[in-house]
Amino acid sequence: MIKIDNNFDLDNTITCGQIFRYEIIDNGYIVILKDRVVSLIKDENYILVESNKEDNLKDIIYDYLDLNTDYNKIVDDLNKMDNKLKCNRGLKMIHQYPLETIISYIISQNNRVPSITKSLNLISEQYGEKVIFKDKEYYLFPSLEVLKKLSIDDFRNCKVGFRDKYLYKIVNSNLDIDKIYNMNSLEALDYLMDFNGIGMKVASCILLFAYKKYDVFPIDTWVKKYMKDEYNIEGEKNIKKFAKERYGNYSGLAIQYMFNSKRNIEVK
DNA sequence: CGCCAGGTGCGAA
DNA sequence: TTCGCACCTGGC
Repeated sequence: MIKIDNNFDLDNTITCGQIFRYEIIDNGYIVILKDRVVSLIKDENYILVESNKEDNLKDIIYDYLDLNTDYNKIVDDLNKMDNKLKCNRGLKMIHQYPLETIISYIISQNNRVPSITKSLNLISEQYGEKVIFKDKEYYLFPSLEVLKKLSIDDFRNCKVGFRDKYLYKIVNSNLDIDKIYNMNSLEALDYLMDFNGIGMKVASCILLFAYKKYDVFPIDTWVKKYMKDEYNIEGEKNIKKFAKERYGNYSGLAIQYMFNSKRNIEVK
């Protein structure tokens, strides 16, 4: 077990829509990383972190929760560029396992969150490694090698619907997950969008949530509403232009703060 | 029942 | 290049 500082917004970070597979427990969450299951429990001054696999846990959780990045500096910079922007300083961009992220967001197209989570759990339960943690069963997301053995029908049986063929194709393609780290954002967008089932929205989510490309961003209804209400800007092209010009390399983060503030206000 | 959801690929103009 | 439509599934 390790302790990490409780100086960020764990609740929003976990629940704001970046990840699909997490469990709410007393005072915290269970999250599933590439190779282990981790509990994050709020104490008075700390967050207690436990896992079925404790080796290197601190480095791994710091990377996962992006705790090494100085968000205060980024937010200060963003506020200088735009004093209207409402930033939640405690919101972290989770650094997710790329393969699960790619599969997750392909499934997410024209789909609902509970249904996406269900499909990801079905894939994991049937083909991923079982982990016992605190007397409960969890399933890691299967590796690319394992996924290559699935047929289109195997995917269909995980309730992914018409996306079955997209998943089958990309898993059996020459997809190079690590190569994407070395690409700039435009190259990476092009690379990802060459795969069937990945368009602009899905590619943007993958790059922001798995590859820490803070200058790309998905535009959804919440962001559109924020831009309309605050700046009277409409249309994806105009939003993109505005964000790029105003926020530069941090436009992805800026958009995420917009999404988060709008969504949190409206939901309450 | 019909409608639609954190989109995308496809064919038609 | 842009536009409209179909698409699995599940919940209302």
